[in-house]
Amino acid sequence: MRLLCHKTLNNIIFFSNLSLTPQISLKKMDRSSADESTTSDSISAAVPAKTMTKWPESGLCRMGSGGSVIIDAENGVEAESTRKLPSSRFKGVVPQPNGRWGAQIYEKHQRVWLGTFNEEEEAARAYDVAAQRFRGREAVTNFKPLVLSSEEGRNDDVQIAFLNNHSKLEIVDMLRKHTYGEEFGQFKAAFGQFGTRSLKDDNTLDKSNNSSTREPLFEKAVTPSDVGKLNRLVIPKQHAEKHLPMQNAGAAPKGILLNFEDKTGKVWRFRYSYWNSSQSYVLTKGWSRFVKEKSLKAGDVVCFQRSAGPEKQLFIDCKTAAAAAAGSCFVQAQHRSPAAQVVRLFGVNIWKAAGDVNGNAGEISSCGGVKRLREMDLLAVDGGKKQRVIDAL
DNA sequence: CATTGTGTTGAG
DNA sequence: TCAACACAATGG
Repeated sequence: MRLLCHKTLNNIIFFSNLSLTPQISLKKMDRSSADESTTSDSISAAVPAKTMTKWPESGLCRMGSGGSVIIDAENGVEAESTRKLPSSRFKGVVPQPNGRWGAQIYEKHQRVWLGTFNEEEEAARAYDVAAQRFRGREAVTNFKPLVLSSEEGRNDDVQIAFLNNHSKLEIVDMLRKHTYGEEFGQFKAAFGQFGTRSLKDDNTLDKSNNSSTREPLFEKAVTPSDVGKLNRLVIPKQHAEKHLPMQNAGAAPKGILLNFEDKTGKVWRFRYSYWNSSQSYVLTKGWSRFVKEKSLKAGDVVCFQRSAGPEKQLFIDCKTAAAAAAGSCFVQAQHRSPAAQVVRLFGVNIWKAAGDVNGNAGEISSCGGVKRLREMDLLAVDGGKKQRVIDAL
């Protein structure tokens, strides 16, 4: 029964009282301010100021709350030199003491931090992405209400697909690391290969067919340096060039990001690049975390597979040296990943299972008496730090 | 030491 | 749900 949001934010005030039914697919008609959209891709892309006409200087100033509201007086130009931070004109964007901008979104009474950014507008776009992922297409965003016209419309679907195929945690992680643009770009490129038909109704990728056809690519017994401090795995050249072609080495001097799924359904992201210095192909960023979590020791074997379908989804697994000597690749003992399968924590899927590509995986929820488990603690990707919660499982 | 981003409050 | 504020935790 509550009619929500009267946001005086953008000019999107309209529907302040659409009844409760969420599915009342209201068409927002404020397309006017929306045209910006075009490249829904990278967050980092600068935005033509045209979009945010209206109200920056419109004297109208919204002060959330909490703070000591001491405006009124003399505009406040100097007095605030040290004190008050300039509030952002963007939703979900909050100033940082050092002049940078933070982005945050709320869900289930909890704040989800989306990272800090140099540009206010960058933060705003981060919020937009999160809003899309958390609240769906109709989410109120700073820039694009998404859903643009005709030919770009397809691009939009891709964006939705990308979001739906990553857990909230993953998306948040990308935002915090500022890799969203890059990863989405890659996805978009890959997407072109198999087109819209691989999209299911809900815009998630249809992986139904390739799950059965997993084709082994190659294995490597890791060397001491592969599991050492170098934080990289050397991919034997022959295998690299045969199975993991660097699409356009020229356009990607810094390598590309590859996603691998392990037996538990957990997704690992590694940077794959070519090192001229050593004339070798390597997995770098993200690798050390894999080594750590899998407790990889020199001599252990990592196996790479991929689905046969057009999607070419990649998989990675490992086995101990002993297991390798014993036989086939797929006998990896679960002793290394105690929390096999989906990690279901407090009734919530933290990691999507191999079969569950659905967007609802990785829900950040705070059901029950569970007091805020800090979301990012559950994130495995190379954030480095916090990991305890997942380890504890 | 600089910064992040969490704790927390109060308005909407 | 949201942003303002304060500051502990964090990590280089």
